[in-house]
Amino acid sequence: MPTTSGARRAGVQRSRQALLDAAAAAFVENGVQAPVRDIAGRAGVGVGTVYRHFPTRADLVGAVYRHQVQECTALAAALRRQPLPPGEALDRWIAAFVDFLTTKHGLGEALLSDDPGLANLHSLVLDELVPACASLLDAAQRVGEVDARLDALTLLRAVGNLSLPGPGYGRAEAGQMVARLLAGCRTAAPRVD
Amino acid sequence: MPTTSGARRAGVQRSRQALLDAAAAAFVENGVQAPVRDIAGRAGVGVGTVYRHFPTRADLVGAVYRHQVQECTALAAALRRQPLPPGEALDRWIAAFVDFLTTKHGLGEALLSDDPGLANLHSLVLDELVPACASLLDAAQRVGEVDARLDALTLLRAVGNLSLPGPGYGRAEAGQMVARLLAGCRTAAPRVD
Amino acid sequence: MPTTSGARRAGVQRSRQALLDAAAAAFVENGVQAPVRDIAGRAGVGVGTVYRHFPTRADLVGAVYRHQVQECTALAAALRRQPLPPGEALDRWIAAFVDFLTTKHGLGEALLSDDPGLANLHSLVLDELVPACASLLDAAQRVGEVDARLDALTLLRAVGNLSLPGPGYGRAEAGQMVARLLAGCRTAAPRVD
Amino acid sequence: MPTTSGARRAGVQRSRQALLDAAAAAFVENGVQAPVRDIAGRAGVGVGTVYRHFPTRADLVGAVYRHQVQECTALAAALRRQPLPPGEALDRWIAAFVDFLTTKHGLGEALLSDDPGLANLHSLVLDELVPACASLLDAAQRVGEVDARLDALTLLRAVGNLSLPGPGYGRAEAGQMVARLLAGCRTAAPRVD
DNA sequence: CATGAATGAGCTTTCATTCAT
DNA sequence: AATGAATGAAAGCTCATTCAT
Repeated sequence: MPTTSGARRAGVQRSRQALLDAAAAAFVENGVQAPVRDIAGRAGVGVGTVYRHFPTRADLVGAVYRHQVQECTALAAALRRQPLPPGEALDRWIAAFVDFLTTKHGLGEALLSDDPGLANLHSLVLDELVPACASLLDAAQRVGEVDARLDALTLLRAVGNLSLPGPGYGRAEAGQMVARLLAGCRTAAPRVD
Repeated sequence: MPTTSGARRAGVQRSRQALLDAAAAAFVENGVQAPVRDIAGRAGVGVGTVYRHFPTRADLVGAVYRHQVQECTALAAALRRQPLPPGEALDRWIAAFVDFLTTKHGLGEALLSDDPGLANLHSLVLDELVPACASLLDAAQRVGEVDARLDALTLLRAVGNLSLPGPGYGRAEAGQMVARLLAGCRTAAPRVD
Repeated sequence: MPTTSGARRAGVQRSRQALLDAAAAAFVENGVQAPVRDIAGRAGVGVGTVYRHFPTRADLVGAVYRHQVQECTALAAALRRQPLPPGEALDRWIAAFVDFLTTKHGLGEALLSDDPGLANLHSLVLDELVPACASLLDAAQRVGEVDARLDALTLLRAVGNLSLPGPGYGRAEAGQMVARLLAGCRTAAPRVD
Repeated sequence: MPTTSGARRAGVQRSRQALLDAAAAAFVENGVQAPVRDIAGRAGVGVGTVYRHFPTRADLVGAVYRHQVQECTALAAALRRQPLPPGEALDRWIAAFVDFLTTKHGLGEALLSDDPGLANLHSLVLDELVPACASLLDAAQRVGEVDARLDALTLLRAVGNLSLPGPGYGRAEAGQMVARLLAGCRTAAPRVD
């Protein structure tokens, strides 16, 4: 019996990717609690296949958002390398983050959930996004553009929360509120005790 | 005429109150989707009793939060009657609202949920809280303390979102972020386009 | 403390009668399985009162139909006393019975049910209706108008069954089919082995 | 293409059949309202399996009786092809029908029920049994052996009703009464107005 | 006696998860 | 590896029945 053939491996990868796409779509529509059957169905595979690739729902959620989280991280690095005022760089990154959250809104919900099964997602954020945000935030704080008493985790969480959609409160409103929040974080802003 | 005795009525009220307390606790711990059995258990009654008092989950959720929502409304009225600068009155009211949300945090989640069964809760907010907030907001806008382009529903929603707790993000952080958001709503604040 | 007053007794009787009427109505509409609450509600009393008067559903069912069953018995006696050909008397009695069943159709269902809780109803039929029917049947058989191999219980049951209504099968059809059955019971009828 | 294996399919069929058998038995003992758990238990499967195969109770009831109803239809066709006097063919078919009903007596009850969930069963009867009966009935009426004023639906319903068993009224009695009913449907029978 | 609140068993239904094929 | 049938634990909801007032 030959070792796993390339064709086989390719098929496996295809299944995996189909699953990730299906899950991403399902999460957007029904939240991260979307029924496993639904995800399997969208991907055109059996439920067993879902469990083979992602033993727990958390694994699936993590995999779905890892790539996109990493894009955010990469964007932060890119912005740092550009000749921008640090405050401006932070603003742009936050704006991109909001865009991201309000577009794939499953993530916002997932980040919010205190489901212990999503711990790995939270770690992902802590390990990737918080440092990315912190690097931009620190720079802005060092040049005095942003209040030094602000920490990246709090800011990230606040922005994430503001990005949760609701009736009469969509992308536009979230963007505006986040902009106001950032305005309130400027050093020159009215006192916040 | 079959008269329901006072003692009977008292017992009924006690049950009802026990249920409301139990539900409030369950909502805080498990969200508004807490199993009816769980709520019944906490209240020391059978499931049937829950359904007798609150035929639908929405009735229960509504009852749990109605009183507290009305307190917020009343506070707004009280603040309007005080000789305060309008911006200050708004600040205080919002601070109280945040306190309220972060203390009984089930409500934040409930307000967020797009569960159609919670429509009455949303109406409650729209009918009570939005006008209450609007009255204070309008006053502050009229004297030029707050950006005229802000509407009560958006503000309320944003504050509600910012009040959702999470790991490493509690009352203190929510309060701080809300304060910054309000700072960003001042007329003198850095431009928000 | 005086013994039960006349007024009290009268009230009790009123409750009891209201219950019987309510139950009869409920049985017609929803069958003998009608919810106890429904019956209590129609009678304008509490469920406890139902249980006080009729500890089991069978007691209630029995009470509801006892009077009407006795009317049938009485009719048989009356017909026996009239100068009618025995076969004719039997026909008339059966026709009246069908009328009765198709009008208060809850009874048909009740008679059919093999619910052991309705045993007393079955006894009632056995004790009252079967003898009543038998007296008329015997007479007709003695004068040779009806096949001697027919027994009252079987005939009664058959007539009861034929009187069960259904879609496209009502009083008219039941009456016609019972008439044909009786025709098939005549001595002169085509052989039935 | 993911091919469901033959062995798999065979297992599924076995489950399905076990379920049909279990349901048939449960229906005979407890009527078509038999608890799903009971049926699942008899079949040695979990409740979920029942719902997988038969999403609604009506589906199950329909499946249980469909085969047997079709047997009746087939018998009618067979009898039509035989060189029998039309009245005789009708008699035989009716006798077989009675046998069928009194043997699998759950059906009788099911046919009687006005539960709207059983609409498909009623349609089945209307679509299959009524035409089958009508074909034999028409033939008998055309040659003048049976009263022309009889329609198939009424006859079928009457026979069905007569076949409902009860205490002291079983197969034998039902058969005898049906025979008398048919006798009463003969053209030569005593007048039925 | 009457009341109706409370109880809790029992039913339906949904899904996450396992596992034989 | 992939499949999807089977499982069974929840959970919602309904009612018959009891019992304190």
